[in-house]
Amino acid sequence: MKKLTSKKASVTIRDVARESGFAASTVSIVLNNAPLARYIPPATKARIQKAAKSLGYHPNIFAKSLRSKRNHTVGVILFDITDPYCTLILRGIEKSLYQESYLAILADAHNERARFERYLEMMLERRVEGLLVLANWLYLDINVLADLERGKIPTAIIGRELESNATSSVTVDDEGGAYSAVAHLYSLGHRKIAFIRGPKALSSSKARWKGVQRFAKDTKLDLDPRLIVDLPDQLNLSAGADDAFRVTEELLKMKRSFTALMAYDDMTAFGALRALTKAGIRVPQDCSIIGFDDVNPSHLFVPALTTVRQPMETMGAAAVSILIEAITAAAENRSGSAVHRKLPSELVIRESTRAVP
Amino acid sequence: MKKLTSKKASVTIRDVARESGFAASTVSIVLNNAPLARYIPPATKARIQKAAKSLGYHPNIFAKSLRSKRNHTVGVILFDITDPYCTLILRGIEKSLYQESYLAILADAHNERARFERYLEMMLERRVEGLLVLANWLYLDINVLADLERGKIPTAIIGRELESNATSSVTVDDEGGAYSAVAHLYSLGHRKIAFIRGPKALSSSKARWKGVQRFAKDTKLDLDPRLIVDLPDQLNLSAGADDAFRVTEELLKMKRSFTALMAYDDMTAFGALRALTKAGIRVPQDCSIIGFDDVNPSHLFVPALTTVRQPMETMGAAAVSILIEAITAAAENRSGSAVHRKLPSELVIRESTRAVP
DNA sequence: AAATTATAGCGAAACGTTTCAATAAAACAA
DNA sequence: TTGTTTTATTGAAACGTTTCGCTATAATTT
Repeated sequence: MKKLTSKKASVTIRDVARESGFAASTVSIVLNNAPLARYIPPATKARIQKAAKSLGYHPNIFAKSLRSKRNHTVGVILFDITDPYCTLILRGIEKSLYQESYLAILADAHNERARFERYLEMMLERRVEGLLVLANWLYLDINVLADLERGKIPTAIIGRELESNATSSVTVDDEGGAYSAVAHLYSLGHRKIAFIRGPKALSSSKARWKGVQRFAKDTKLDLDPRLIVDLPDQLNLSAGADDAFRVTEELLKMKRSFTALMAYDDMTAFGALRALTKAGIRVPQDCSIIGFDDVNPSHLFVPALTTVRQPMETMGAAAVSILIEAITAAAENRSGSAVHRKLPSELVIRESTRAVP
Repeated sequence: MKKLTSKKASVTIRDVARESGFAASTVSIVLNNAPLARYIPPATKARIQKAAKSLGYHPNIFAKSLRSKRNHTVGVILFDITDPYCTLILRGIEKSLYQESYLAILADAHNERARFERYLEMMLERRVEGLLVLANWLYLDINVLADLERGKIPTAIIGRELESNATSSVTVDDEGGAYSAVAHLYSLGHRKIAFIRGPKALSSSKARWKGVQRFAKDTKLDLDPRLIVDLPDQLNLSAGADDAFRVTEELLKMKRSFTALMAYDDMTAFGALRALTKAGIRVPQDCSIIGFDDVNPSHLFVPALTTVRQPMETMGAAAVSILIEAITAAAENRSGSAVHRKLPSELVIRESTRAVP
């Protein structure tokens, strides 16, 4: 019984071999410019190239990977694609990956541990060459670390450092950023400053608060405990603004006056801004607000948000370069050690902060 | 020379075969629950499963794909990951893909045609099983369509319909949405309404404007040409708000009064809002604003933006279900025809619109 | 008792590459 | 001339699966 349909789905290297009159091995050598290609005369190369082109030959990537164990793919696991913070880092990652001709497999953990683990498993099964993890949740430590080490797959974590130094990381200087944020408010004359601290489960919460404390100590600024509130510790990051709204309303209910508010991050600042506005407090005339991150919509707000910018694209790029280095090291059987980069943040002064009257 | 390092990188099906005492073929049949597995007694199955587990066997996906020509991967090409519109659709896509145990390879075209094409090529080389394209730019038509048809790979486009009906699509009812947006303003008593129309290169621009026109005709609403301005036709979507800011300032300079403004989309609305505020016009007291999309930060704004919501997660999910269906159809050699779904939009009334005084 | 069918399992081939050892001719050295 | 090196090309093996056809029992029917 003859197959009437299509004449063989895809053209293989042997087709090219036949067409060009050389052996498959020769074709492979030429097309990959393998070491042995140095013995092959230009004429031969040309004929093979031509044959390949004329047949529209595309090497089968599965076969290729099966042999070489490489697939030029890295896994990217992030905690919430919906979060503009993730988005910008992802952009940085993508740009760099593109330059290196790597492709990214995307996984969104939805802030759920189970999902994270499932995805991790899927990526390992796919034998991605490396892993980029964008997560600042503490749960990462508990068990997943072990998974990574077990998998022995090059990994870089963005957003936090793991306790064990074995895995590379890219972080931002949260402490320094927070320090400069309070410093900014202080320099504008603010002394009664309210704080909305981040969820305890976030590693950056601690660091940022430490920065505040350090500044307070350095300058004898008084931190009024009645002006310090915490964001609840729930996992739904995208609800950050709503939580902040509630928390700020409670803060206001306590009738303790303040002239500036420092929010854990931009989302928090948005929520706080809404609460203040609702209470008839104008920003920045009556109260200044400062955020953290410089997430995408922050500069669009009215008033545009003063904030501490994380160099998110740069962070993504840094993570990629670390990862690629680790991958090539692994491929050559060198074993590079983990590298940790902490990038500086940058104060971005916009409209939401103003000197105290 | 003995290899002292690690004893064989990965455990293969033959290892499991040896360990369990059966042949590799049997192991394969059991582990995949292939049709033939029905003849295999439970005891055997159990032993094989056990062996596999104890050795920590993970099938090599390259070998698997090489045989089966399937890899449970789809390519997702979007025009700008930074755009919150993309982000939400991506979330919808990801959710559905996850349920089907598909993984996504992510490509961000940065609104550049060359990048789009390069990525497309990379995906085809990787033999993704299907393609999800999120793009509303017109340039898509010019040439790329041909590429897709050539590749004969199942594809669904989100955000616009191609002129040739050959490729499946998921769109939103732009016209109806715009219609209901003006209708909303009208019902609040607004008669002098300004419009910022979208870039001409966007297919949705036309459709939305058509909706406006239809409403105007239906109700004899007068569309004052001096209150209609266009966003420039440049490719940088993320600059949308800035463009809108400029355009709105020009509009204001013309001193032609209006009580409401309908923006092409939410980003545009943000820019307009800023311009109005700067000019001392309060929203919504002095002027109402309505957007389109209901992009993530819209509900966070102060005032929260009234807008027309696109069911973005649903759109992503719809695209995936269409795609998966097409993929399975192709796998079984049935050839399903392209399907086109147009989803309804939904008016979301928040704080930025108010009855005319 | 013989013939048939259902049940269990196996070996070999194939998927499309790349790499390695081998061969053969040409170029060079002695 | 003979022997050695360089140049040019190749066949075969391997990567780890899945599938197909085959065999060999065991169970069932005639």
